[in-house]
Amino acid sequence: MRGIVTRFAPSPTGYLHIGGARTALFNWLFARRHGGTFILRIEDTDQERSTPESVVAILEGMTWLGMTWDEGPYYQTERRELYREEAKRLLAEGKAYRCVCTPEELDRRREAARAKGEKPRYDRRCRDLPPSGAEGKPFVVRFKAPLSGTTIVRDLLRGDIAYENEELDDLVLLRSDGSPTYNFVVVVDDATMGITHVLRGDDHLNNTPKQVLLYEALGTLLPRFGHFPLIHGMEGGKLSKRQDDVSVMAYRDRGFLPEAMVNYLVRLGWGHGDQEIFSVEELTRIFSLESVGKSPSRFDPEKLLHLNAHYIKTGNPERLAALLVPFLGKRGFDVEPSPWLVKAVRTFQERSRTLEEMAESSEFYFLCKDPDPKAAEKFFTPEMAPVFEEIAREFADLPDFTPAAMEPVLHRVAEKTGSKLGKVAQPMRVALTGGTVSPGIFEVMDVLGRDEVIRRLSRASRRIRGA
RNA sequence: GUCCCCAUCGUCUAGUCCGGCCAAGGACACCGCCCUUUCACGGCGGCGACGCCGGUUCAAAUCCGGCUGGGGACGCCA
Repeated sequence: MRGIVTRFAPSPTGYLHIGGARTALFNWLFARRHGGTFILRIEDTDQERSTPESVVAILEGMTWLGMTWDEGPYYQTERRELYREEAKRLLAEGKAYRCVCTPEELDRRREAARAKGEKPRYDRRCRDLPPSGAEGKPFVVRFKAPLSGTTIVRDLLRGDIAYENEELDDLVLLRSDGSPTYNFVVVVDDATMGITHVLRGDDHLNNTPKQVLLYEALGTLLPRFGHFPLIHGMEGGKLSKRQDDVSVMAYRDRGFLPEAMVNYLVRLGWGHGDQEIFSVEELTRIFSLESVGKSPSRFDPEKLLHLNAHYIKTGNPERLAALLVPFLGKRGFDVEPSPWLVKAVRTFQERSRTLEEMAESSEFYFLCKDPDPKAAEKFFTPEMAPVFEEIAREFADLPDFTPAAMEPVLHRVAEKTGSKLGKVAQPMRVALTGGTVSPGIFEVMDVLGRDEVIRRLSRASRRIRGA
């Protein structure tokens, strides 16, 4: 007995998206919370659309978010014999039948049913066909679902949901090429893998009664089910790749931290009083299905940004520096993590919402940018040239080039010209960073270092003097 | 169309199970003010919701029914 066993079973037809990631997260947290087992299973029964690249992308996304699986990844393509055996058994037991209707015919009938305002589903015309009737023709294997009665789905989040069996359909178990379909493999796999809790999106709720019937036909124990609401895009409705940013890895590439992503995702549909910030470690202790909401939630990039800013602000600067390196590289700065870089990072932790923003705004640390034209016009006035020169001279004579030592210099110079610190600080900022927005001027100088500061001040004064 | 699910600020949510503690709390966003060498951070304040109608009850965001609205599913996709 392994206690609780959950699984995440994505189909490898694209990258790991926001919705899938949250499904995985809930399953993972639930297993961790109860000391259970979390299984990763790749549902690659759709030969047409499954790709090995997608598998890699999904594993990469899981790993980035820190979700470790205890078993798998299992691949359904490697378990085909099992499904075939089970289908054969159902056929032999009269719980399934061969259907020779062609996809085209089915399409036509579905359309006709829809036109008449009926529920489009299989009319079961092959259900009682003698085995000889399928002779020589391609066939699919269908499940012989009961025609009457009621099937109850016991859902952990929603309670009991009753379905009239006459509403249900005769599912295709095996396609005409012999490959199994989703609704079949999911039941066979969940049963044979001993999954105790099937936690998945709401979009599977209506499949569940059919699956329950299948479990019964197979003679296996039923897992517990829990269907949580879908995540909607900002426009409402299912997240769409078209109008919503849904790839998890795209967020990494834009400078989001995995802990921010996890924190955001878990709060979409789950709450714990008024608390907003959760570490992964804490989540694995307190996550509970009872606190998962029943109504759908919208994906709000603004709030994710806010959380990311929080984790950057409070994050370990050494780690952030290392994570920042590739973003700097993208902008053409070939830097290595170093104590100096860490110091630079510290000056931006409180003013960056993403690593990408940090890389962008910290560019001036790596090259002496030309001043922004408007800023230069406003702050590089003729009287600033001698001020810059004097400050440079005094800096050169300072025994230690520390913020504590620099500060009196600026105050003295400011007083001499009868102005406040701001009058000097802002032009200095333009001279040193090229713009009017930056970390505190003393912090900036501390990172830049004495030589570079003097160099940039001289450059600015030369510029003012028109040299 | 049929079936299923859902319904508290613009958004994420607390409260709903066990009606009174809720003239509904927190967070994001937005708007002010304060702090301040810029920008941020931070602090303070503001804006802002129980979808509607009925019922039960001394009392309903909380229980019941209907309506409306939103979403999902109806594949040889998963």
